[in-house]
Amino acid sequence: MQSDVFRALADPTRRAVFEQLTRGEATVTELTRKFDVSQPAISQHLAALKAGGLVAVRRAGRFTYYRIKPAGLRPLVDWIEHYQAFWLGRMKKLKALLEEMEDD
Amino acid sequence: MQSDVFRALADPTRRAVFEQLTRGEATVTELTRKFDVSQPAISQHLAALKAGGLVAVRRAGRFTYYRIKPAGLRPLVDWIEHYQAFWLGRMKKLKALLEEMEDD
DNA sequence: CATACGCATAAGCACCTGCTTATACGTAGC
DNA sequence: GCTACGTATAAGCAGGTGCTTATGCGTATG
Repeated sequence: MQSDVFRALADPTRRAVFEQLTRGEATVTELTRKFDVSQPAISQHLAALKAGGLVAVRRAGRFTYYRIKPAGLRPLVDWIEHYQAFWLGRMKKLKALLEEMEDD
Repeated sequence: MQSDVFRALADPTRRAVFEQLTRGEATVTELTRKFDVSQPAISQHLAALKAGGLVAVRRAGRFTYYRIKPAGLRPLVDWIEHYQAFWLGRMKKLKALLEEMEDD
């Protein structure tokens, strides 16, 4: 759902987690160490980001690695494009970029 | 506050009101007619959009006209840019565009 | 195997949000 | 100057959200 992207990004802590993940893959415990909230809180934020299509998961033994899914931002770019017809040309380029990344 | 843009856009009804305004200036009563919520609800949504810097107001007698403030989307674009360093060049162009519009 | 670890999920709580109805306040128009 | 209109604001309510602690379940490790 497109709506989930907006919801996912509405929370500042969640945006901060997203930012942290741009620096590279991380496990839940690693993320928990960097933020001043409990591990369940982090897990819940990650679930929201995942619902928004903004992160991907990789399980390795008892560790769960989360990583950014850049293509998840596409709905956002699409949305801006939709209401800013005059940006269309430039936005098309962004979309093309996002498509390239879609297999990350 | 940058955070207010995200909050403002998190609600689907609010995004729909924003969309409606892209078709042109409208009064509160006009907007109320297009959506299935009460006039106060519309006023509250408009207040949230205004807090997010997404709309501007023009008072004319007993009417209040709301209109899109395209530059209000800049924090969003900035945010995407910030976490997508590789888009920097393209985003810079968007920012320039938005700056041009800032006196709309 | 037994214990510890990594994570998700459940339950509960305070607060926030989006809606409603009621109302107040300014402007318009007879 | 009344009366009606346009809008904002207040108050109240149901449901959502973000957090916590408690717990369960799989996996690693001695």
